[in-house]
Amino acid sequence: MSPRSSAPRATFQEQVLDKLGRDICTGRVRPGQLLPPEAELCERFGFSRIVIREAIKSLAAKGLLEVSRRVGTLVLEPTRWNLFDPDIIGWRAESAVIDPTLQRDLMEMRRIIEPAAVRLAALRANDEDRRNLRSAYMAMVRAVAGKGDYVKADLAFHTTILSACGNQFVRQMQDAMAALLRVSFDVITQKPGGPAHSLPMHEAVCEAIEQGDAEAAERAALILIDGAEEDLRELVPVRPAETRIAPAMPAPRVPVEHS
Amino acid sequence: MSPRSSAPRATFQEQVLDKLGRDICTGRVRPGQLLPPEAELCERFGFSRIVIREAIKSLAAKGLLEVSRRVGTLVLEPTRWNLFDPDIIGWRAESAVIDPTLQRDLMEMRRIIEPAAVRLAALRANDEDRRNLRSAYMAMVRAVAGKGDYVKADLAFHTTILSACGNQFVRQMQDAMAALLRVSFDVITQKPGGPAHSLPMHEAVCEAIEQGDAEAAERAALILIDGAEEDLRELVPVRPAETRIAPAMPAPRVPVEHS
DNA sequence: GAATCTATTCATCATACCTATTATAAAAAC
DNA sequence: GTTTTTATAATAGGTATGATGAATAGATTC
Repeated sequence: MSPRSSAPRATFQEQVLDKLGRDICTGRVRPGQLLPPEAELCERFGFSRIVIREAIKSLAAKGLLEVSRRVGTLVLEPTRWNLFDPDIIGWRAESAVIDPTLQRDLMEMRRIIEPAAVRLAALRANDEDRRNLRSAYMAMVRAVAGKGDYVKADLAFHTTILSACGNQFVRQMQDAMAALLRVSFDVITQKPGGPAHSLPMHEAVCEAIEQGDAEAAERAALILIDGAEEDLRELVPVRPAETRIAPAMPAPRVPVEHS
Repeated sequence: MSPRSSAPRATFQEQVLDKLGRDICTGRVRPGQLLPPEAELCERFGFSRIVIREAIKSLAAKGLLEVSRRVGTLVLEPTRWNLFDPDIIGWRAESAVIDPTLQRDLMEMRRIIEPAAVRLAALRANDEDRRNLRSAYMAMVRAVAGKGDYVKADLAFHTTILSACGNQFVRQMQDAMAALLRVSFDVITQKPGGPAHSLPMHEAVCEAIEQGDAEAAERAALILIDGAEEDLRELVPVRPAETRIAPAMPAPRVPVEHS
């Protein structure tokens, strides 16, 4: 069942954390700006100082903020953010469809990581991994034909590969990617015949891993990505992307309105 | 004596953060264990609740801990850690020389990321990037011949490539790697003739980027890595690595001694 | 086995006071 | 007169305490 069905009220800290994190990651408050002083934030949010402080501590730990005495709380540039932090990824996911630079960086990363992950999986998968992978694939087939959740099956497929690849860093990078790409996945899934179209390539990956053929696995993964990107291009018109991340500039104190 | 002996005293929170973070990342307290309750930590560290709480908040934000009411503060498995967090990397760096799994995962990641980064740099570098790269290379040459800090020059070389590659994720991954690999770098640097040996390959990378030849750049980067790993193998005997990260098990409450 | 109670532990609040940092002004040096 | 140095004050975060609220694992009861 859904993680928060009966709305187990989030703590105040979590509310503030989420609001501020989202504001920063979506660009509503920009790098180089100072957040209002604690006292003012307390007033605006209507919570005590502890709540504000601990929320800010969390954001600072994720690299979004830097607090210094007498100066205040500075919003850092995206370069300093922990881009692989699950929360940050969640906050950015919304704007991921819009931000062309993020889009491009994501796709590039995918082409780097995913084939490598599949390659490692082919080298390392044990018997259990192979069985799991095959059954995940069969679930995808069923989803396409009769009934069943395709997205869920697809997710299981990739999760299995990740656990088989056995590299902690690869795993984390791909986790992050998957979360950011989920929006795109949803788009593709809704394309009529989209899932059916990518099925044979999934099988190619599956077989290559089963046979421990690293090269073939890597090739298959690349083809899979090609297909996905093509599908995406058909559905979402792509705007030209800037080459660099926009730099941050001034540092005036700036309001943080909250609902 | 004076309270400020030119050592900019870290805040209490930072001290606690560092102690606990290090304890977790080096395995002195293990995943699945519970930290002592706030009250007890206050007593042990000799600080007030606020200090302990905010330090724990930071650690939780980095994925090291999960705190829940009535149950306490749980140390999470490495899978949940933000492996690319600069602090976590710093804490792990010590054990990086010892932990064979971490060693292996690092090397694998390097082979995946670094050639890709160099490749992107070759495609995207602008004139300024190329000039910077060349001068960084020349600094390395000077360091090998006459005098100069080789490590510093080498760092500048790689930093330039990173800023030229223009991908936020690649940048962050490689930042993390570099920090973890620094220990190894230091080892290699001390090998007589080590730096001189790797110089021609650095030049190959430099030239390929200057000419915008992505394929050549990627090849050169791979050769560079081969060389580095070989140097490393000569100096540090490698123990066989386990294939998987050791799983976490029980959950008793466990002491955290502090100095 | 389900409902209830209870002790534990974190979450929050309010109110202080301490301390590092910066800006400003005053004093000293040139 | 201009520059450098030094004192001072104002700001905003850092820390300490004590009290209360809220969630829940686990024992108790029915």
